[in-house]
Amino acid sequence: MTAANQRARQRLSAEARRLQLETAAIEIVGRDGLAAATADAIARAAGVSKGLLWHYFTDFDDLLAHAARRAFTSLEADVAADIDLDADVGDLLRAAIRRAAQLPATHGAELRTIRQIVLNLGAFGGGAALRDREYSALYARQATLLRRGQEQGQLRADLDPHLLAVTYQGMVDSMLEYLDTNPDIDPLTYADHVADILLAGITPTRKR
Amino acid sequence: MTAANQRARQRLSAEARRLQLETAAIEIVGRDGLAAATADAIARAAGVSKGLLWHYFTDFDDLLAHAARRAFTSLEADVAADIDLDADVGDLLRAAIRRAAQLPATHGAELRTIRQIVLNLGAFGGGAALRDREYSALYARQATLLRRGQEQGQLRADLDPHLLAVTYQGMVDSMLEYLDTNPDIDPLTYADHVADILLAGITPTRKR
Amino acid sequence: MTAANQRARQRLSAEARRLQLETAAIEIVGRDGLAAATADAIARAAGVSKGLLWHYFTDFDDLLAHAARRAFTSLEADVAADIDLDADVGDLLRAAIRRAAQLPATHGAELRTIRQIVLNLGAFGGGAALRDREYSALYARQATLLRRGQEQGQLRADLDPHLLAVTYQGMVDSMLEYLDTNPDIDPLTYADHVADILLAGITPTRKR
Amino acid sequence: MTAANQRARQRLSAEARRLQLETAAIEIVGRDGLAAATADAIARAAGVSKGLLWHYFTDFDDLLAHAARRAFTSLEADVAADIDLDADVGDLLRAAIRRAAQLPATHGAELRTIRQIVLNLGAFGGGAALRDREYSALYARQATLLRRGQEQGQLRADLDPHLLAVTYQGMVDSMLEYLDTNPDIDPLTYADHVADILLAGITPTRKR
DNA sequence: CATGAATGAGACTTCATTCAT
DNA sequence: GATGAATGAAGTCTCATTCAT
Repeated sequence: MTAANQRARQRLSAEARRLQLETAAIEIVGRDGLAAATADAIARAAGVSKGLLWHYFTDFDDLLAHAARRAFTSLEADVAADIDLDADVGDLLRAAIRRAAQLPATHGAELRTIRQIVLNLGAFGGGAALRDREYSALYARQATLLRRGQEQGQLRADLDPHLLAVTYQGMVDSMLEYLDTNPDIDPLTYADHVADILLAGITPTRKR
Repeated sequence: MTAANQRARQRLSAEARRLQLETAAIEIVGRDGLAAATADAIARAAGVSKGLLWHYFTDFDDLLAHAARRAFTSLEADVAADIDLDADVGDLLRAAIRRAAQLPATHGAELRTIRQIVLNLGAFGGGAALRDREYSALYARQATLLRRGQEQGQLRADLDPHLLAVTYQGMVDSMLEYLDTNPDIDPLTYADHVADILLAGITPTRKR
Repeated sequence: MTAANQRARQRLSAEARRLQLETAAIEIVGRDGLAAATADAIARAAGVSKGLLWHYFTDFDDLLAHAARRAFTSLEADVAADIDLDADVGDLLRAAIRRAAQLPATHGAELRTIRQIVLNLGAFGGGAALRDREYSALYARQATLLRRGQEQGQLRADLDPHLLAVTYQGMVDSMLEYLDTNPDIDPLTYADHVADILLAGITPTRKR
Repeated sequence: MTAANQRARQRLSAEARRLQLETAAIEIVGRDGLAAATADAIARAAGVSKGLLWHYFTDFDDLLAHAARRAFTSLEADVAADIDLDADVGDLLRAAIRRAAQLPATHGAELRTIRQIVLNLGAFGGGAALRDREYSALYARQATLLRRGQEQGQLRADLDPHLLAVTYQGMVDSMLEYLDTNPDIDPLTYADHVADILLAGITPTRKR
């Protein structure tokens, strides 16, 4: 009965530990910034000894990279889940933009984490690679969707699907950053504004 | 002017010293990343002793903040100089986008420096503040311009000038980042693509 | 004996486990150096879980000490086996030196292991003690032999048997170290050289 | 007058600092062993902040290598200073051996430091290189001397000067190690014993 | 004013050792 | 007994910042 306070040593599965550690990393980076995300802080947030980190990740950067990936895929799945992929492409885009606009309020930490890790990891080395791997898959998927829209006459046919995807994603990301920095703005108002511009811009001109 | 080139122990004006140090900071951050931008490296690149840094800046972060500001205003001036502010707003925007698209090739260091410093400075303290201060002035100027475009019938009147400015700037910034990461893309092709979408989106619908 | 080769969870005798671990330690220290000889590496090389180490040794240093001892006695037995203890002492010494000179090529790992562990164990605590315990027995045996040589008139009688044993062993050890570091030298040439000097030095002067 | 205790920040020449740090390293390694020679301990012994170490040495191993070299050259100079290089080679060798035998009592730290660092530095990487560089020069000098002895008929002509040098140095090093471990032995008695054997072994047989 | 040697806090990482399973 | 996940105490190294010269 020496102590009831000290938490008994837990033995978790590898996947559970990784989730735990990556989640803690996302939380800290998102809340306090990358500079505050030291191995100490993350381990403490995860309720785990510092050394354990090197059982599951080769590097500190490795942990950050995995955290960013997890945040990214989690966000993407979250947005995609609420979107009807068979809808009219215009409606689909508007819905996606509106859905995304709500992320800063609910998943701010993930958003900020991705942004910071991607930009700072390895300083033009690991970060860019990480970004490219995730984004290029995303662009490809979006391009396919947009191409369908063009074939069905819902979108202007004179635009390059890939560039359009990049532009669309850029608008969304900028929106997210702005909403995250300005919490007083109403997300849906802004989202509709963006959607109005984008859709008017990429929809075939009515009346020839 | 005979001994203008001598190295040791020059006694320069405060402003000259600041320029020297901030320029070196921009160069290093832009080329090697924020992690490589130590006080040592910057002082060496500036050809100045390390201690001098604390004569002209209260903090190391202070230097970075000033460097980012200088990069920002320098870029902005650069773009604005080539733009005819009295032109048709549509033409003006296309010209500005095309002009901006060339920045990654010529001012990549400044762009990367701004991005990194703004994102990492003080981790949601100094960085955001820095960004807001610079961007809000920019947005205000752009909003004025856009409002004129609306009044002159060159732009859709149902859009909020401020949100439009934010969206426009977001598209440009996203473009810059993408061009910087993908140097194989032709800047003007991409710029025109962006301009096409934006202008089609914010120009009054022809006919009805 | 059917399932003798199965891997998981064998239940071996304590002595077998110790042999397993000490052998692995000798191998690693001899090949990769003491710094690389972590508990992890040794356990892996022994095909055994790390925790088992503390079942059979009180300490990590305890394992190293046992490994060094085992290497030492193994080497000594190896050399002694080939030596005819009843031969003329001069011939015996030359034979022993020649035999020893072949050790670096065949038992380099053991030699290096002994050297490193003895020198580094406990830093003037365990190492020296370990060395003294092993060497003093060796010296005693050699001194007995040398004394016989003196009594039989094969060796100079004016030399102290113990000091002579120490000197002899020092020459051999130095030779081993040099041969280990310079594998291009022919061992037997060097061995004969050493034997020539030693025997000429400790054999009674012919004539006069 | 806040404090008289805190030592004012000293600014020494680079060479003085190196001497200070290397001397501290020699002291600690020699007294407490290589394992105890942490950057902390050395800096403390030198009365200096830990970080300063990396101003003067690229590596921690770099410091150790420099310390070992300094110890080596210092010892060598010490011995050589008392030796008359023009004397009869036999007398010279005896004198050198007697001189060396006194080192463990006066320069034990240096001796132990060299032994440990040479053996452990980089585990077969840096250590061997360090050793080879220093020892090969020593061997060469000794070989020259011995060759002179052979030409002047003071030494047996059938021995290879280089191997002889190696053997001689091995005998001396072994003696030093034994004397260091057994402080109760009289150094000069042992030295003369070694000299007797060596000289009888390498001197031309009297009376043919 | 200018220099860069010196400081010290703190970062990442390793590894002997423990202990729940 | 056997395993290896978990712990925590060091250790090396970096770097913003200070200060004697």
